[in-house]
Amino acid sequence: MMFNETKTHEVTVDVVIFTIQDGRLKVLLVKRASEPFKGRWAIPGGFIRLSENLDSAALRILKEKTAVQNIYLEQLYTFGDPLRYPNSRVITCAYFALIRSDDLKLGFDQGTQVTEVEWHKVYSLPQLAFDHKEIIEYSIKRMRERLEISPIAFQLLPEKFTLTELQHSYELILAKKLDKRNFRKKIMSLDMLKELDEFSKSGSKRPARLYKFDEINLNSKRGHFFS
Amino acid sequence: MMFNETKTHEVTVDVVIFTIQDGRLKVLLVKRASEPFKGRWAIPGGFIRLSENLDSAALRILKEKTAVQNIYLEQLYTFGDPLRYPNSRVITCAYFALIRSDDLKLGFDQGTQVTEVEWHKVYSLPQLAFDHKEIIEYSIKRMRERLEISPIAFQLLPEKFTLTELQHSYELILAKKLDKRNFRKKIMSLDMLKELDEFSKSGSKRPARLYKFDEINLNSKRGHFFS
DNA sequence: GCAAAAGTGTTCAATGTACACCCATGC
DNA sequence: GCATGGGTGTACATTGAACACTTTTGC
Repeated sequence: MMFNETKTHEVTVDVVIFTIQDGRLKVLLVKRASEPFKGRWAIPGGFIRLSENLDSAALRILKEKTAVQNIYLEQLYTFGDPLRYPNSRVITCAYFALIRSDDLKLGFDQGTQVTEVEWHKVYSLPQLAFDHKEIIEYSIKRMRERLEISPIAFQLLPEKFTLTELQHSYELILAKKLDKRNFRKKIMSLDMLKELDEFSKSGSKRPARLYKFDEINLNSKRGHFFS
Repeated sequence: MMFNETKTHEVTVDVVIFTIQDGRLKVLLVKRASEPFKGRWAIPGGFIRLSENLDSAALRILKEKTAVQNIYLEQLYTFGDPLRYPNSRVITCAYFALIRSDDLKLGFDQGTQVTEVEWHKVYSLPQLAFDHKEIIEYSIKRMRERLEISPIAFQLLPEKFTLTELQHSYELILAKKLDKRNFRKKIMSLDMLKELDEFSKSGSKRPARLYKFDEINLNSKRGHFFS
């Protein structure tokens, strides 16, 4: 009977956490300490508590791993193939998160199935547990779609940043070069940045003006970015 | 302990099924035969079987209600607020489906909690059970986004249709009027339609040429529709 | 012949894209 | 003074938006 069949489903939330570190787009992976896939790298995740909604569960998992403050968090997709998890039925609701590189320090790991937590380059990943490769690929696709409509790349940068840094973060996500003048024209026309009277302390080169994200004007414009 | 806590989660799949009937955008609702929300209208849904993936579960629910052949089916979002379902924790993975108006006849209802199945006008719905109003609103939003990138409105029409019928289906989903000449220019530039040598048998007016969807050229173009 | 929907192009505005040189600084 | 990245504008192509009249048919 259909209803009883469901009693053994388990539901987890997995979070693909991106940041930029050393000029690379990176994703946070944990090394599994137990079977199945003991020793393999995996996306951080955990079971959903009865009293929390899905977003809260994702946020909790994120905070267990990263001690992060400012985040972009979005539900990605729910993966439920019966064979995705060996020997049991686990449905996972996947999220993706962007965190600022100045919130990078890893948090205390409270999981029981995990030994190590590490940032990995998105474009050269190790072998992953379960269907986590597919989940990461899907989240990259979604992140690119988002970037074309909304300026989420701010979430990867420190509070104050230069236009070149912003452009680099777009380029890392889209995996292609953008034209400097067109990029600046577009960004400026969106009226989302606040020009500061501060400059980057550079090495032997001209200092760059710093900007910060100006929330007031967000959502006031539309249009697609660099599609 | 976190792991045991999850044992009482239940997971369902709910499917928002759209069609066009009598020149209106409609959604399929079922009247609940048991508590909670006995007597209220709800989106069709059901528990996921252990052996099926989420897409299959959605398709099964769709077929129980509509006896449909050609469909567009897409995972929408997973809703998991602890309070969305009274007295138990039910997480639902919502889908939305578009079905052709010539596949309209309702199927045999195999559910146990349902008495009636009916098409309701999307833009004037009765009071709904659970968070189903929110789910339908979310699916309309998603359907509009899809329509701007991809020609899913075909899925609501019979195999052969006129350009005016196609335009009407766009207008119903977007809830706004479109310019006839611009619409035709755009649709034609996408090279997705096959011009037939047949014409609509009309009443007292000029017959309109029939077209059908030409799958060969799908995905070969990009660009946004009527944003 | 008239009512009713089918069908058809042009103009203008906005947006995206390609492209090259001077500037300010630290050494 | 030179190496390094910072900063700037114009011309062209593509796309979206506004807009009105003629054609074909059934009655």
